[in-house]
This record gives sequence, C-alpha cells and structure tokens, in this order.
Amino acid sequence: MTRTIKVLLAEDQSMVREALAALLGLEDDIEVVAQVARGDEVLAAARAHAVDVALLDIEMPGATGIEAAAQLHGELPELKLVVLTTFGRPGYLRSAMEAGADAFLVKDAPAAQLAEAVRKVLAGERVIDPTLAAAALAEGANPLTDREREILRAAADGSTNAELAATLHLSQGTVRNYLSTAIQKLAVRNRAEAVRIAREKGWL
Amino acid sequence: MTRTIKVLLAEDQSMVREALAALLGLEDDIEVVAQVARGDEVLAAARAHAVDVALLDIEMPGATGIEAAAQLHGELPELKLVVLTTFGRPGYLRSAMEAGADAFLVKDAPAAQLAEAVRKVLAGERVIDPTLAAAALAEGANPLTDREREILRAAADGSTNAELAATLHLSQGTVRNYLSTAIQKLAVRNRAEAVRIAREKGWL
DNA sequence: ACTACCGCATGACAGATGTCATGGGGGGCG
DNA sequence: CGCCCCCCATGACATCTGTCATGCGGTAGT
Repeated sequence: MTRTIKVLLAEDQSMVREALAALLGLEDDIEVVAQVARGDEVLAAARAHAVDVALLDIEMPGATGIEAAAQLHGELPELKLVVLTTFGRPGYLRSAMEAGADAFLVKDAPAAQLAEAVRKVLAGERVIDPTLAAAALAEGANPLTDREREILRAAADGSTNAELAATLHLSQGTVRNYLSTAIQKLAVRNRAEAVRIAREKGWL
Repeated sequence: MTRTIKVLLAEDQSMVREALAALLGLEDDIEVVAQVARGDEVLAAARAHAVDVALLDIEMPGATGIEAAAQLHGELPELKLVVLTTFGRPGYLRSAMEAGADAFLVKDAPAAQLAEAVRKVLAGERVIDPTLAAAALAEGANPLTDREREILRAAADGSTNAELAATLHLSQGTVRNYLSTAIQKLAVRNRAEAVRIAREKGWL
C-alpha cells in the first residue's frame, strides 16, 4: 500500500452517511476525508479535499448523485465515481454509466462490496452487478421524449389536466395527448400506472 | 457500566444494516448480537439471543418494523424497542408508539443519536423527536375507515374501478363511493392525490 | 429536397371517474 | 330503544380522462 485512499461520501441521510463512514473507517487503506448531504455540494467538496474516489447516493436534495457524477466526470476526470442507490432500477444504472460512473452498487448488496468497489475502481476496474446489467440491457432505452417525461413527472402528484396545462404553459388537449402517447409507449392503461412503471424503470 | 447492551438490528438493506452495526460497534458498551433482514424473522431472533434492545427499521419485507414491534411488545415486554425509519411521517410515529415503541428515530438525524437512544431506552426513557411529536399531535388521528384504507392501498398502483371491484369482491359503485368519501376526508380532488396524501401522513 | 420526428394545438367521441341521494343490514353506545 | 357509524349497494348525473384524426412549424438526418 502506497498511501490511504481518500474518499468523499455523499448521502443525505446523516445516520446512513455516518454509518457508512464508520464502515469504511474500519478499513486500513481507506479514509473518508469529506462528507456532504446534498448533490450540489459535491463538486466543491471534491475540489477542496483532493479525493481519489467519490461515493454518491442517487437520491439527494439539490442534485441527484447522477447529476453530481456527470459534473465530477466533466471537471475532475481523474476522480473515480461509485454510485450507490437504494433502488436497483435498470434506468438508473444506464444513466449512471452515461454520467461516467465507474461502479454501481445497490444498498442491499453485502457491505463488504463497498470497500471492495472502492479499491477496484481505483485499480481501473468497473464494478456492476451482473443481474442488473442484464436487466438494463433487456429493457432497452427510455422510449419517452423529454416532454413526455416532464409531463409525467408533473402528473405524478395527482394534478389534473387543467393544473398541468397551467404550470407547463400548454393547452389541456396537448397535455392529454402527451399523456396518451406516454401511456401507449409504456403499454399501460392510465396515467397513474404510467407514472408507476416509469418510476420503476428509472425513466422519470 | 455493568455489562454490554445486547442489540438486535433489523433492517433489510444489507449495506445499511452492516454499516449501522459498524457504527454501534464503535461504542464500548454496545454489542450487536443479532442481525435480520426481514420483519418476520425478528421475534425468533430476539428469543434466540436474549437481547436488551431491538432496533427496527419500518420498511422491511415480511412484516414492517411496526408489526414486529407489536409482536415483540406482546411476547417480550421487557425488551426495549427503537423504531428507525427513513420517513418522518407523523402517522408512523403514532402507530409505532401504539405498538409499544420506546424510541422513534428518523435516519436523517445525526448518527450519534442512535447509540444515545439505545442507552436512554434502557434507562427507561422515551426518545422522540419533538418536532415530529408536535406534527403527529397537530395532524390528528387517521380519519379513514379500515375499508377506505384498504381500497386506497389497492388503488395505489393505478388499478381501475373494475379491477378494484374484482379483487375486493365489491361492486364498482361501492368502490367509487369509498374512494369518493376518502377523497373528501383528505380534502383532495382525485384518487391519485388521495393516495399521495395518505402515504405522506402514514395513513396507508 | 424529402422524410421523419418532435412540440404544440383543436375538435369530437367513448369510457372512466367523482358526486349525490337513497336505502338495507349490522354493531355499539347512551 | 333510538342514534350513529360502518359496510354495501344502486341509479343518475356532471366532469375528467384517454383516444383518434388532423394540422402546422421546426429540426434533424439522408
């Protein structure tokens, strides 16, 4: 071992974040040198601490871990990126890889894989759950257009067509048309199911 | 200190569970003697290891942490119960307390509160976030009847009235009536919003 | 230039959803 | 016992939602 691996930890739930830090702290060759709770604080922290690996949770306020990964990949290309998430959604894996992630871990994998992944990415390897990789490939790409995604996201809270039309500056008919095409693309029967399926696949 | 506090840890995500175990392992007076990943394995594990405190996540397969708490409270009344959750929903707090919980923690509280809470409940104290307690009181009790909750839960995935009627062995009109009253009680405008609000409040 | 797709819109229609009035059967409580 | 609430149901009505045909302007790819 030449020197310890410096890790940045980004995760919004303090208890989980500090617990993960404790876990990594048990490893001799790993040191958690920075912790942040928001996606939009990741870049600054990474710059300030000269880290080797960034560990990014996806679900965070400010910016998602995937958005943070894309930023880091652009600004600090040397930095290795491990994306960590609760939900093993194939669409998440796909976006994470497109954002430049080197590893993709789900939180219900054994804890030992975390330190493992940190070492592997530093050695230039990629770490991806094979089951998830297969699922991502089997599923194909996101069939929704930008606009359809946007409207589906806005419809997720139960807004009516009138409200959607108002907030998105569209006519009601247009809103219904977009929802209709989204419903057909996802092969479901109403907007509620469409939202659910799109969420599950990580397409929202 | 007489002897170490024996803790049972129930949490479905391995990485989080083992990380929390690592965190508690740093404390001299606390020992994690058992770990389970399912709600329906909690009771057996508690019996097998003579634990002092059970740490229960709410969101688990098999049975929720709240259901597990109720079981433990009935079978092993001496055992202290700490309920841990991602979501600070007032309705969760209420049900947890009714199930006999001694402490209620949200995962975005500082990690130090975890060991803290374990010690306090063993000393006979109750640990509840004051903000959350206030919210729980302000919100009042769940206004939904059993049937309304059941139907709302079934409607959450986007099922149509016809499907709901079939699975619940009701007429379509009855389904609509229940949804209508639920919608009015929650002061919203459609089933999707009703599901969302009921979820947020922990009433589902 | 032609084609294809996207974003946006309108109008018309069928079917789903939400509301309301009404009523029967049951349990609990004063 | 009367009252209230819950569970279940029906029918009628108004509105919302989803579908389809059609059209226009813009942007990309071949």
